Amino acid sequence: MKNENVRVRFAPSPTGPLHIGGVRTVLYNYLFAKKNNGKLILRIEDTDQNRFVEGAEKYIVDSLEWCGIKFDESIDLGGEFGPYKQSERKEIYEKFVKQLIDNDKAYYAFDTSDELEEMRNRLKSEKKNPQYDAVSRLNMKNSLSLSTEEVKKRLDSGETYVIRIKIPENENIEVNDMIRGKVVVNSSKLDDKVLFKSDGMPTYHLANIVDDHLMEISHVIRGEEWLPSAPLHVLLYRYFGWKSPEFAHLPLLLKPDGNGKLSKRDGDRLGFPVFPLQWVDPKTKEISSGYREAGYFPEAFINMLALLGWNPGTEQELFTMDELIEAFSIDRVGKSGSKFDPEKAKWFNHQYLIAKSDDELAKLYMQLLEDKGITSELNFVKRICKLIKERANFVEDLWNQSFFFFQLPESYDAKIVKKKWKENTPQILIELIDRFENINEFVAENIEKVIKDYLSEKNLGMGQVMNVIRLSLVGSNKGPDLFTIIELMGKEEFGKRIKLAIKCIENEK
RNA sequence: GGUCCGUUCGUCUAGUCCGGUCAGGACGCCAGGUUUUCAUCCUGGUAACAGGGGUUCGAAUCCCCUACGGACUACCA
Repeated sequence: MKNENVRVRFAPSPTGPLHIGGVRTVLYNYLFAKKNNGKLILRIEDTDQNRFVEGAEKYIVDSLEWCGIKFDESIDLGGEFGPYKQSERKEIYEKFVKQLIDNDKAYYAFDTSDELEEMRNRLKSEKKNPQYDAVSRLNMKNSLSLSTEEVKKRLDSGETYVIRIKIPENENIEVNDMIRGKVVVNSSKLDDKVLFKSDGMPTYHLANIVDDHLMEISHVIRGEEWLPSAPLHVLLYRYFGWKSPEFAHLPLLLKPDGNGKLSKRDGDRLGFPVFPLQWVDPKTKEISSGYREAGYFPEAFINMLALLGWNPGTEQELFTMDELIEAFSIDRVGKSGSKFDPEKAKWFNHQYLIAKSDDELAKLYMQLLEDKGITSELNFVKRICKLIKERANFVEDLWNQSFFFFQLPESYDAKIVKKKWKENTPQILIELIDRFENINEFVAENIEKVIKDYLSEKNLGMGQVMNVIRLSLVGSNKGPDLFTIIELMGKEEFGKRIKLAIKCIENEK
């Protein structure tokens, strides 16, 4: 599918934070564009002034930047097809909607909301579909039912009006969808949607067709929730005499439990983020958690999202962005909705974490240590990372696996004390301190040898001694290889902790 | 209610277009192994073609019906 002039767009409305379903939509647009040497355009659809949310636009831009998705044209970047914000394109829509009226493809309507509601109720009680259509429009107040003079009078007197599309009475409209194939809908099931609102702004339906045409969009890749209005859009292209772009309607992202599409609330309810970045509602101050703040690497987040609804047809699961671009094709996007699985998301992050170099990881970990007020040496932290990274899903987990290198045990696990701490334990531990004095090169290998020699000499079992050493150093029975822990702590710290443990535990008795 | 879309292991999915391997992989889960511990890791296992009819020597795959799920149904996008 090598098209010379692929231009796709992501067109969010700034009504709040972008959730992961939206991120996936942009991602697929991006992958499709790059795969075909095309362009990705960001267009802000802010035609609903009532739903404007402070900071939402910035949030969207910041989120996608974090994700590593780059636009070719946008408000910030500019481009030949601007402005890229619909509220700044008002006059354009006005011109085109007039054209529709002149061609008898649209009409003025003066109905109040009460009158509309009355009409819908009436049709419902008659068991008919409550829509403004070829039949019901004749009973309403509009330029098709009213006389020319009456319409002119109302318009001249400044009465508010909307402009509605005139849908043909009975005609099959075909939408060709790249994912679903041909979808046919009869126009009698469509209603005369408002194209132009009484506040002088276009609705989504008009604005998106006009802009997509003017911006030379070749493919419209958007969520499945738009599929029902796609026939309307096809009709509009026809009315304007424009070539319609190709359509691809992406399946929805579903909530992990039960059914239905993933919503904002599911995240907090089930304990995983639904948004790429943390979002603080400007009005309620309510905080919604984000993937970035939860410790996900953007690469892992994107990788996970890419595989939710698309697959390469091979068994490869780990992809860089470039590999995704190379492998991506709309043909391999599934038809059915995908439930989001938080567990697999963690697994992806783990894969990316262990793939990082010790150096890279150590730098990340040092930031975290710094936040805790701990300063340490890069080299030391690097060695710790090497030792424990297999055990962590997130950088944050590194702390739980290695906190004992940076602070003394706060307590000694009572169960282990009871089970392993014998009468002769203090003596054994003290003797080991002495033996360690003779180790010149204090490395795991030598430490292991000294301990093992000591054990066989004294006829003691590994489990008997190792567990209490670990207990003394760490405070519990968890952690990585003990010989390496001892090496990293050093001879002096070892002695100090052993003595401290003996003192504390013996006192408790 | 109406319109449209969808349905393979618990989850993500391969296989469907061009009917023919015990329906394959991954996450999770379970078991065993490794280990001084916990985790990782390794090995193995569990588990699915929504149901019913056709067409056919043969259907997850083609056709029809049913069921279930979802989206949409605003002067929101």
